[in-house]
Amino acid sequence: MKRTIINELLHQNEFGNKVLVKGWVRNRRGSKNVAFVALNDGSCINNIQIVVDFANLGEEVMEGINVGASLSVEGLLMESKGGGQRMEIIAEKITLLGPADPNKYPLQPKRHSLEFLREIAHLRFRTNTFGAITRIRHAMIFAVHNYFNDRGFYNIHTPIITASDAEGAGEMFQVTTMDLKNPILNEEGNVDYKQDFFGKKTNLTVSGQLEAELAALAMGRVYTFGPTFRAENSNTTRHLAEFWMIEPEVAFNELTDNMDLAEDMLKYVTQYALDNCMDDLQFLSKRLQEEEKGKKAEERSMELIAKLHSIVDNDFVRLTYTEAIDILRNSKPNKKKRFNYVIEGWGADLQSEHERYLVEKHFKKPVILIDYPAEIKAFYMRMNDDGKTVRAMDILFPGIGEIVGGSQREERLDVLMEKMAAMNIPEEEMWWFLDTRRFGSVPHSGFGLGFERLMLFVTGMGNIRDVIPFPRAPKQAEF
RNA sequence: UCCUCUUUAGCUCAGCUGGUUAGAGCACCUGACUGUUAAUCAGGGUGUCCUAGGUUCAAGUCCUAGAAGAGGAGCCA
Repeated sequence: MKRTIINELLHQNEFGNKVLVKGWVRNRRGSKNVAFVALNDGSCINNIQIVVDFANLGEEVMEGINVGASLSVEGLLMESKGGGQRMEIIAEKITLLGPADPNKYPLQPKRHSLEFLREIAHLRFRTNTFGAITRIRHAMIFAVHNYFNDRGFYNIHTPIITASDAEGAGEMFQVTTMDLKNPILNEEGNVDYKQDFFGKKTNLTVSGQLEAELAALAMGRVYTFGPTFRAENSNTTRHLAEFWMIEPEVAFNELTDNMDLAEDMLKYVTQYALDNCMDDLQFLSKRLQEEEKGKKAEERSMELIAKLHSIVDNDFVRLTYTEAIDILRNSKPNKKKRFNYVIEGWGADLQSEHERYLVEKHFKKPVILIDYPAEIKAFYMRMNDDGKTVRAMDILFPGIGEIVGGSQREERLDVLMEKMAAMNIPEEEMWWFLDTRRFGSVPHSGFGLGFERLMLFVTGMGNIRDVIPFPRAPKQAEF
């Protein structure tokens, strides 16, 4: 007999047929004559209820059917006599596939702390919360590819191992095959990378942008969606050492086009979650409300599904860095010196308390900030005509902070080279990048979207380590 | 990396100004129950009180150092 996936079963309207399901026991209850087993196979948040009537099957079939055990169940699919579910399977044959010793199995049918579940990341897929997150994560990956594919973008696999040391996006993980105890040294006594695997010093990528630019300046519209590595000693709820980043890069796009693309894309993928993950979103929404019960009303977050709708239905606020500074300078917390970093004037880098004020207090919706001072942004961003700001673009989301960082790129060779010289970026290592500005250079733009930060927003989770199956962070690489 | 907090049963947590035998709920085991919904009811305690020092007649409780975890900051996506 062919196995039926539980999600398909739960959408059926025909009863009385014999079915076969397989899955893991989430819970069991019993009384003298009958026992109930909640079975889940990962296909959806809901369980199928298995009814074990001791008149049909001996009481001993329940032996070993504990939380966590895996079962194969044959029986009749019937409308449920109980109130909690539409249907159930009256078991005719139950096979215990793999027992789970209840004295050792760490999961119980009750709420566990997310910290505890992080310590058992190999088993946390078996919880409702991580099941929901895992299904939503898949849907979001799919939505991203769908979005770009439908709009004629090409997916580019940019290298994971890179030799360019000039990206300036953060500390890097070195890649080497050398013996760390006994590295090969050159005449000066330094490590001789000419003898290393690639013949030069290499690292894990911190961004696929530079390579994506090369592709965009021939293919038109491209995007990358790959793993990205930052060796920063960051211990926050929104940083990972290994994360997935989406980086579209589009030839002939100027900054406004870039903003339009990012906003449209974020709305599309959010709508995709609403259209395809409603059961899981509803579960996460309830979970979040439950968790925030103890908080004061004004500290609670907006209901998850309403929050997602508000993103889709409202335009993002667009304003320049200069306008933002004016708002902040005249804001109550600034005047009353409540900010840890009081805004004195133009040129200061915005701290997360300022970003949060703009997004969560002042505008109460996503904000796209553009035209930052050149000094606080990367070398490749296009200089504005004022000579002091660049066409940078950060998108700030409520509760998350910076979810997108992007810019129109500097396409003018002379301006770019001047900038690189000023920022001490070695020209000879970047010859291939500069070639694109030497031959058929055009205006172009792109951005980086942190996939896990998007996941934080869509799932309403509070810690980035809970929206990726196996988080990599300082002192965390167990699984 | 910096600041703050936390670490007690398998899990979630209580344990007062230091006081002798360390507690609760859930899980688990046994039994009861006519179909349960995190079932319910009765009984059963399963412990390196994070680690190493120290103060004290006496330390889960106080002090010092360390480890791990969390929250915030910085860095950023």
